Amino acid sequence: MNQNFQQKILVNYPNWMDKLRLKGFRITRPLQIVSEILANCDSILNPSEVYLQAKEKYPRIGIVTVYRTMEKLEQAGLIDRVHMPDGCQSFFKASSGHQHLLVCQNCGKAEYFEGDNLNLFFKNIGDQFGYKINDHWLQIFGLCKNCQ
Amino acid sequence: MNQNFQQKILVNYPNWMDKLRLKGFRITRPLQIVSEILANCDSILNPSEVYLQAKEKYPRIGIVTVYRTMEKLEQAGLIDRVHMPDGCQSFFKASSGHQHLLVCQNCGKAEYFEGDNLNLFFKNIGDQFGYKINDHWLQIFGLCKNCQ
DNA sequence: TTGATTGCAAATATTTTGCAGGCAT
DNA sequence: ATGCCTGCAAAATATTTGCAATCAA
Repeated sequence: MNQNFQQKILVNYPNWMDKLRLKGFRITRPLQIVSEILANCDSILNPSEVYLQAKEKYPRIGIVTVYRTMEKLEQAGLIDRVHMPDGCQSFFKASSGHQHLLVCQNCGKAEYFEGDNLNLFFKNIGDQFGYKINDHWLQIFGLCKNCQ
Repeated sequence: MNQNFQQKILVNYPNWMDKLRLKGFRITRPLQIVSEILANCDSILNPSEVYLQAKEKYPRIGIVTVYRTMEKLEQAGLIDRVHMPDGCQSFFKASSGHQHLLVCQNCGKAEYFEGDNLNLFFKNIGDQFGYKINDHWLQIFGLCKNCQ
């Protein structure tokens, strides 16, 4: 909730609406609310958490709409499901490119990091076992500065 | 279901019973059945799949027991939860050491691979973002030889 | 105006809990 | 004999679907 936070709203959010429009989705109030929350949060969020936050801005929203909206955001490539040791109900805004994530086990704060040079390594592992590689996940868990 | 398969029963299974005994669990028939299935399968399995296989050998088993038994196996470090893009209900026998997994998206066949040299890389990422790293996941998805 | 989207209620699916009886130790 | 483990039923969670009303385009 700092300067960066405000900035991200201005930069990312209109972009999200464009992509959603392009996908043929209608820009409704619930969709805007849910998008805002996810576009501007630097931690992973599950549907109930999004629902609770959304209710504050738009009390008549239902959790079903949150589920359906998050599905659309995922389809549009705007958010990704994040897998944690104890579950995988949470989502985080997608990065353009890699999906290498560093997540705080306590508060859920997340950051993307670079790991381009790993692609060759993955291909090699695939060859070694006779697999045709389609995708990979690299995720690191720990405690962020605030939670240590 | 080849030569290796039979061999793994002989090598791993007694070891599993020892570890379970050591943890203070009682060696019951349902626990043996569920252990056998998981110890000897080279694909990831979810509780319902284990349940179906278990029922063939021991019809009176209930799915609740499968859940509870798999929880024990996880506690004993004998199986690990495996996360896939579409869910994380499946488990796979644990490796001694790393948890770097290569999984077939079609049939669930899985293999562990080496990636020791990555630990330093992970530590560096942690330092860079101010996180204290506790754990990591590296998983590769693709199609195995049979499923290509 | 048109049909995609919403919110409610209900249905599914998945996992957990309570409890009396059974079985490993 | 003790008390952990089992299987059933029921409860708790999480997610999806049906449908009439609403609202973006």
